[in-house]
Amino acid sequence: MATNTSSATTHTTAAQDAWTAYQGLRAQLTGRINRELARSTGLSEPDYEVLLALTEAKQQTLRSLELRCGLDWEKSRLSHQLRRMEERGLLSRDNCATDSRSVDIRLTDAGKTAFAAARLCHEAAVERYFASALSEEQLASFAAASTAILARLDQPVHGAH
Amino acid sequence: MATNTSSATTHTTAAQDAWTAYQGLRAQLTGRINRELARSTGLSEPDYEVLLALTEAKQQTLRSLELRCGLDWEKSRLSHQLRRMEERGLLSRDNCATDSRSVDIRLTDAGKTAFAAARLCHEAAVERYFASALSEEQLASFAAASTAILARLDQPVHGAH
DNA sequence: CCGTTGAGGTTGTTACATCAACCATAAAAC
DNA sequence: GTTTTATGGTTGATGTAACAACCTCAACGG
Repeated sequence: MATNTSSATTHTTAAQDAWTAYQGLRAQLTGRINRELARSTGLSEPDYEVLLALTEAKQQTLRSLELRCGLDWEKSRLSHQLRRMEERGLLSRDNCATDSRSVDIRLTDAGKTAFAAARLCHEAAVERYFASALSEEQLASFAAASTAILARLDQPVHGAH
Repeated sequence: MATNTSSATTHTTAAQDAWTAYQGLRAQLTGRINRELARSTGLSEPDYEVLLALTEAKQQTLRSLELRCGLDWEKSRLSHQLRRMEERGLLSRDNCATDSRSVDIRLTDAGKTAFAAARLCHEAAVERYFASALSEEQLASFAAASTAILARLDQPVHGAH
């Protein structure tokens, strides 16, 4: 729907259409997937990201800093999130042996169990709502476009000084 | 690439790359634009959306319900948002004459002024971080892909039954 | 009328994200 | 070896998003 017949202004219709479509996507897609995940498994998207990173780590354990860099989160955000997840028994926080400022984050058995179920649910939802809606060509160009935007974002400021 | 249909393991490449790229985009792009908007104008993205809708409305006035449908927000979210914006003087809430359950939302002069500045800032940011990173073809295919996903989302339950 | 049903909005609660201030420890300067 | 300085993490405050419960009023059906 929203086939946008409103080309009243002559400039940048393609850019505006793309932005509008993207805004719609952002508002709808992630919400849908996360709602399914939460309802089925009781895990939020941040929960899922943390558990995924820990699952793929050696011994299911990471320093807080490694987790932070991998997720690209602010440290206070991670700290709050880890506290909540520890309270729910999904992971444990122990003092690090080699650097007493640091903390080792370890997946608990409950965390492993919860994530195993969540992974199935999440991947099915991504397949259903995202991947299956696009052809192979669309997937490739979508990825290319996203990557191009991200590359530009990471670019240092091109301006003066 | 991705012409391989060997098994469940290989159909992941294109789809996973696209999903990963999209996740990165979602995490970075909107945050960047909104941070610029907030720093320059003191308006958040939800503020901006509300003001945009009101600006384009007749008499700069909308019923709460119209706003809600246009933005596709939950009613409690809109209610909280409107209360905060009213406290800041960006809009006013008055009882509706024809239906006393309803509320008329009207843009104030301060709201008009704030939005005029914000619009420039926002459009510049979208151009800089989004549109200028993509070619015309990329813009078109990006929009098409987003629209395809959205269409699938709005679909009732697909297929069987 | 009267009771029921449903729509439009508000409020409270919880979870999350961001910011600033802070604490403890490690690393560097001297 | 003591003083800085920087780093890793925590805490508290504030604003926001999602959900559920609720209140008011409109629309009907007797």
